[in-house]
Formats: sequence, C-alpha cells, structure tokens
Amino acid sequence: MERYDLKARRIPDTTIRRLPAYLRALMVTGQERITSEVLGHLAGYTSEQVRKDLAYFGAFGTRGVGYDAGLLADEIRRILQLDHGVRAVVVGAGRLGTALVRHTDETASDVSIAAVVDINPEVIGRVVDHLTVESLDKLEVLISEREIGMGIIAVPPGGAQAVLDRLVASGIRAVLSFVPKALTVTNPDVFVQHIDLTLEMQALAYFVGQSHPSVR
Amino acid sequence: MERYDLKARRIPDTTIRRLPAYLRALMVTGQERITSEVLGHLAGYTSEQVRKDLAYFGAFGTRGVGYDAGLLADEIRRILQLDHGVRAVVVGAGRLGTALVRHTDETASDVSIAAVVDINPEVIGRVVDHLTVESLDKLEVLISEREIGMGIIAVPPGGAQAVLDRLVASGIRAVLSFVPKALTVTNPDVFVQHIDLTLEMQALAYFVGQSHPSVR
DNA sequence: CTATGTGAAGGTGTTCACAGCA
DNA sequence: TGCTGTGAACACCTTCACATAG
Repeated sequence: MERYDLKARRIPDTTIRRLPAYLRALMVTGQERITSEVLGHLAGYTSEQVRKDLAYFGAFGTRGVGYDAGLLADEIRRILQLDHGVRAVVVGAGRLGTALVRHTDETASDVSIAAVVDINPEVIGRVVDHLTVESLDKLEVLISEREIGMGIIAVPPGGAQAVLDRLVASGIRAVLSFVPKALTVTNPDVFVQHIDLTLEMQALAYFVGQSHPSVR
Repeated sequence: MERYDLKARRIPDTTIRRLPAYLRALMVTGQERITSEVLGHLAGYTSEQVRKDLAYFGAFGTRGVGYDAGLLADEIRRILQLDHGVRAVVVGAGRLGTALVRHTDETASDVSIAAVVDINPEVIGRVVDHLTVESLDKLEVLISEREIGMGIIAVPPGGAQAVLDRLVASGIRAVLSFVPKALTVTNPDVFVQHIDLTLEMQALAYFVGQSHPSVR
C-alpha cells in the first residue's frame, strides 16, 4: 500500500526541503484553487520548480485549471509523513533546548516534542511547557516508549557525538543538530541537518561588502 | 588593494558557506601545519573539496607539506571580511531576538551585535547584555551611526517585509531572517538567508520513515 | 615521494520549451 | 485556451586524476 516508495525514484533533498514551504503557502491562501504560478510566488520559488517538485510524487493538478489547495496540502502532508504524528526528543534542556520546546508548542507544525532530557541533575525535573525534563539515562527508554522518530540535539559540543551515536543506535533516522561542531554518522540511512548560527553569520559576512559582483 | 575581487571569478555560494567550517576546524587544532585531508575531515568535507574551495581565492598551501594553520585562518577571515569587524542589528527583541544577542556575545564569532531595536514601547529601554533596546524608528539612524552592515530579522511575520525593505534601503546587503514566511527582495546585490525552524522540522519528518532508500 | 592545485569528467538540480489534457 | 506535466538543454557543483612543486 505504499504510494510513493514503490516508484523508487530518488527524490532530490532540495525538493523535500521546498515542500514545507509549499504547504505553508497553501495554508495561507484561503483559496480553493491555486496555480503553480501563485503557489510558487507565495513560497518564494518559480512555477516550474513547483511543478517539477510535485511531479516526483504524482500528478495532483488539473491541466488548464491548477491545483485543489486542500487536496494538495493533504498530499504534501502525506509525502512528508506529517499525517503520522511525528514525535521528537529534545536532548539538552538549556536555553536553546527549552526555547525549542516552547517554539514547537506555539507553532502547530505537525511535529511534536514528546520528551526533553538533560544530563544535569539540577535541570532534571524542571517543567518546560507540558513536559518534565527527564534524565539523559532514560533516552533509549523514552524513545521506545513514546515512539519517537526524530532527535533534536541542543547540547554543548563535547557530548554531542555520543548523543548522536545513541540516537542512531536507538533507531532514530532524522536528526536536527544545533551543535557548533561537525558530527559524523556512518549509517547512510540517517539524515542529520545542522543549524549552526555562528557559521551562518560568518558566511553572511562575506556578502556585507559584496556590492555589484559583476553580473547577477 | 583588493585582493580577490579583481579576479572577478564567480564564487559558488556553497564554497562561501563551507569556509566558516574550515575556519573553525583550524581553530580547533593546535597544530601549526595541516593537510587538506585532515582539515576536510575535521570540517566534515573531502580533501578535494577543501582544495577546490581555497583555490578560488589563491594558492595558500605548500605542495608536499600542507597549509600553515594560522596563515590559512587569516586568509579565510580576510575572504569572509571577518577582519573588518562586521556589525549587525537585531530587529525584534522578543525571546528569539534577545537569545540571539546573548548567543553572539558568548561565542566570539567575529560578527558583533551593535544594536537591538523593537517596535513595542514596553520592550524599548530594556537592557540585553551590553545593549539597550532602542526604538524601531531609529533603525536607519543606528545603521548609519554605528556602521552596521548586517541585519537580523526576528519579528513576527506581519512586519517582516517592511523591516527588510527598510534594511535594504539603508544599504544593508546581508540579512539573516528567522521569520516564518517567504520574504522578497528585488535588489540582486542583497543576500537573504532564511532560518525557519518549522520548515526545517517538517522537512526532516520525511526522513523519519525513510529506511533503506534502495541504493546509497 | 608527498600533498597541493587544477583541467576534465561526471553528476545533480534548475530552467526551458512545449506536448498533452481539461 | 490555459495550465499542468515532462523530456531536453543548461548551469552548477563535485569528484576524479594527474601534472606540478617542494
């Protein structure tokens, strides 16, 4: 009964990363119907890009008309597995970790935080929104009991690799890391996304002085 | 006296984005000398990638030996303009905005926050680390007086586009946006980097169930 | 003999242009 | 006629392979 996996086409990462933007754009318009032109404009991409991306998964539009916004949103949610109720564990209940929990609570994003753990005894037991910070020791148990499929790492660089290894060993296949350090993973089925503010800002510095870089 | 601009080669964005990772790796090793192999490993890339990236800007290594870590770090800082003391303004002093100020203070990243502004009278005047939150009205004045070259937008979606327009009108050419919405900019000299946590997590959800995607 | 620097080959993602269908 | 869906052309980035220099 798998719908998309059977096609066995390799989907570009870039396509996957644009789908959530399309989903948001579909939510914003109250419209019933929407063209790839409008959808692309709202999401910040071109109409060709929209059509190509969607074509990897099937033909959801009507020629000469456009797409049914509600139906297309449902398709995208299914593709991204957002209809499965994806649950994540936040490792590290420092300033960043707690901010992440609150953020996710506020924005109904179809991904929920199901557990927060920390290694520091002083922090364990504290309440963050609807969750109590648990011990890092219970990481594997919590992942299993609460059927967690995503890991979010918000610990200092020192302990990050060990945390990642434990997440992977527990069957986690999608990880978001805020650690200011390169982490390695051998299992090719595991996808790790890094968000590194310092690196981001340093790269941006390059463009500060970049007036008129010849053409484009 | 320009060193790199004269070459007029178009540098791939991907290269620019890897340079900060190389810089960090160079800081981590106490070593005097380093090979592209080791540097790549530390930063999470291949040795060929390292050499190609650096070759866009010149020949900094010694054949048969490797690179001088300190010299190479200086080169990268110069390329990224991190030797110029890049200053940024944070627009929006909410939870995220203040967290950004503190984060940047803690991690000496060669990019400093030189001003924080907000539109909310209740927030204006508050002290965040070494800065006092100023009125959004003074945005242009602050950018000019404090020679700010980078903008960081951490406001709700509603006011974000207007903020971006004002930043661009003030001559800002590098912007980091945390706004959960696509922003548009017509000036091709302006570079806008989006960090959107909700989109990031939704994209990751796709990989949660992605076991063994055939080959690779 | 080692590790850099680089043209050439290869691969991946985007844009074009239009055929196909409502 | 209008907009989708898609092969083909294109552009970009990465990997390969080796000439080059110390």
